Amino acid sequence: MPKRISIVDVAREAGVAISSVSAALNGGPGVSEATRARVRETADRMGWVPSVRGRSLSSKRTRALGLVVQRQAGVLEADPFFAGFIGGVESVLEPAGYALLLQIGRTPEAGADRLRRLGLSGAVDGVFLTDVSVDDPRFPLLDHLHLPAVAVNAPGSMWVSSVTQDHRSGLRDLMEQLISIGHRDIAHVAGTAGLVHSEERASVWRSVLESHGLPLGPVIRGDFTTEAGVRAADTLLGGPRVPTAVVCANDLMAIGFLSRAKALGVRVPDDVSVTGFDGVLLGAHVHPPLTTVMTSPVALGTRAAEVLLASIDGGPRVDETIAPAAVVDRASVAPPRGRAA
Amino acid sequence: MPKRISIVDVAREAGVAISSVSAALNGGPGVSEATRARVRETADRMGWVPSVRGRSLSSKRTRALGLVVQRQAGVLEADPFFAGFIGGVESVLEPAGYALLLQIGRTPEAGADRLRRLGLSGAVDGVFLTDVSVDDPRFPLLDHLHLPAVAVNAPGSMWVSSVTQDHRSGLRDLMEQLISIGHRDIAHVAGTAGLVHSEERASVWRSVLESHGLPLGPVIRGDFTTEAGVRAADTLLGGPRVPTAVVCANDLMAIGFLSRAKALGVRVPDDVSVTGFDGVLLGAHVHPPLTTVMTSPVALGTRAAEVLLASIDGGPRVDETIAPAAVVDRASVAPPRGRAA
DNA sequence: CGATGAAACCGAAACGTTTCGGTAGGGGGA
DNA sequence: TCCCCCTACCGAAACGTTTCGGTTTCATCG
Repeated sequence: MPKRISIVDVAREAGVAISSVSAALNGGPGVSEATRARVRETADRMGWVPSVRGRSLSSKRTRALGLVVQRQAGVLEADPFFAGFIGGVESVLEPAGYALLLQIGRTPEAGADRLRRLGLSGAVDGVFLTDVSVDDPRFPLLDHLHLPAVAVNAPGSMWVSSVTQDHRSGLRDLMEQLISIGHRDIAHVAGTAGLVHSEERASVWRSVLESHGLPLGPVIRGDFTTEAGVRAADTLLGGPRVPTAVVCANDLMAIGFLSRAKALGVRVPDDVSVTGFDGVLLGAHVHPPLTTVMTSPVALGTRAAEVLLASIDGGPRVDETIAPAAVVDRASVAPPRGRAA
Repeated sequence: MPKRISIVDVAREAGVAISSVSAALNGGPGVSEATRARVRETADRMGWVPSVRGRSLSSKRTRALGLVVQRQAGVLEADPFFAGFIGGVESVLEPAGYALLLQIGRTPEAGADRLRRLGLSGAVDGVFLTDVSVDDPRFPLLDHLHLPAVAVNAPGSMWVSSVTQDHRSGLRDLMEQLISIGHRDIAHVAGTAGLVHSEERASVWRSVLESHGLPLGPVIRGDFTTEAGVRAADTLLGGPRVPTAVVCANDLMAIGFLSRAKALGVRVPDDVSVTGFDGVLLGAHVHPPLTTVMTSPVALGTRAAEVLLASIDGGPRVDETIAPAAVVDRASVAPPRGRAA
């Protein structure tokens, strides 16, 4: 077992004090360029990489950020958000020398508990908050822990910074478009109750209909899974009065709806128009290709990571916004029957 | 700034030595039950959680496991494997008190480098190896670092433990099925060159055809993306001799193929049968629903985590196997034209 | 030429835990 | 009664870094 080489070995080899090695490698002051170069060369030659254990204990910085995913296992698989988000996060963490600590809390309570331990144990320097609910208990918790955090798609939390993509305008555009081509009977397949993005989408749907003096079509409560979309199709298409358009709170439910509609012999978009939300890759490859609102999880991750790192370095609390989600027109939308454009 | 409470505070409060607090909480010997209970109660009351920083420095254990994902950003999004795998891993790690450190190496070289730093810096106690290539350079690296590891779906690496799901038998069954209903002209849309699971699937396709004395249909080299499936459809369906069945190395490519086939007016399964591999959720909701081989990323993650934890605790090198991937019959397969069952 | 100050470098404390050798105290055997 | 041993507990070293106060060196200026 070859003893792990440490900073003392490098110091001895380079003929300087331990503190000088530290200063040299971290760009600190009080080190001549000649010494710095020599130390750097020695460290490289010996293949020394600072121990994150020693470093984190001493510097009170772990150089790791936490992400506690609060989702049921099933949803995670086809989830369009996290893969992209994590990719974006990593792209800024890597050059900054940070790592991402991932945990999964199957329930909100479990998630909050893991978050608490994460903070108390000092395992991370900051955390990302996703799937924020209204009055999320994690906010006061983080405040209590003095743990830097950034909330994703939950602006103005008053406690922590946030990075948000406007989802309202895109969905509003989509609704207006539907109405402009003649739809009057527009149903909504909603997401999990209590989540801010579920409520937000439902509220846009409602407000646009109201602003046009149109009746509120039926609302089916879903949970963002494909299965929920299937069930919604059963309910909506089997009902007495079939809407001419169905606005789903995400793509997965829309795809489930599409699938079930086809099985029931209901043609999309001829008999009913269907829209999604998110812009998953596969949405372009189902039939008909899904008209949706394209979100940007990667950009969200990138910006969130930047904000969080700045926040750790003592930056002020900020509320950032990235380019809004925009409508992507594909083929699952058409004028209602008997009113062809 | 309320000073972080540490083990000394607990020791003072409980009226015992620091070492006794440690022993009491970690179940060590030399502590009476009465004292243990009192210490535990005191710690709980004060809300003390051991600092992972101090602990990891002292114990030479980080209680974190590393996963370096080597994939281009685009593939990650729709990827059916990682979400499930990570879910499975976490389900084991959480009760064990371990965390998962996630990193993304966009290229194999970058991935190997991140792995190297991860090991040298002592940031993790062990790592998961996925997307293993033949002669993967990470094996000798890990050996050099003395870092426990478990290879996923890459059995018999000689260097490290492995957990594997048999993918061959399922695909073989699928091929036999195709042949038994009359297909003689079977093409293959392969995955990224060099990856063991790409080569494995190609080799099953080849060997089954050979064992039946059938000609090897064309092979299109893909890269596991939906787009590659689209391109494969263009090539295969536009060629002079259209195969009667196309076996894709994964579902995403199969879905891309399906999508493009429909656009070209080629009917599936009437004109051509298409099969996938993986068993992504959405495969059941495309049209026609995709016949595929169902893999189990969650089970793989669960078992891999168990093996890795055991390996860290000094367990022997093992090669585990979980239940093989099995065919899921859906509607994208039918007898070739003019030979209806 | 001596005082002054800055730059370069050093030594040691501190971070919070685990671990290990050591000590007091009490019960049991001879 | 004496000795031994075991249990319960304590104190201090060790882990590998950063940080901070202190010391040397040397050029500059009066």
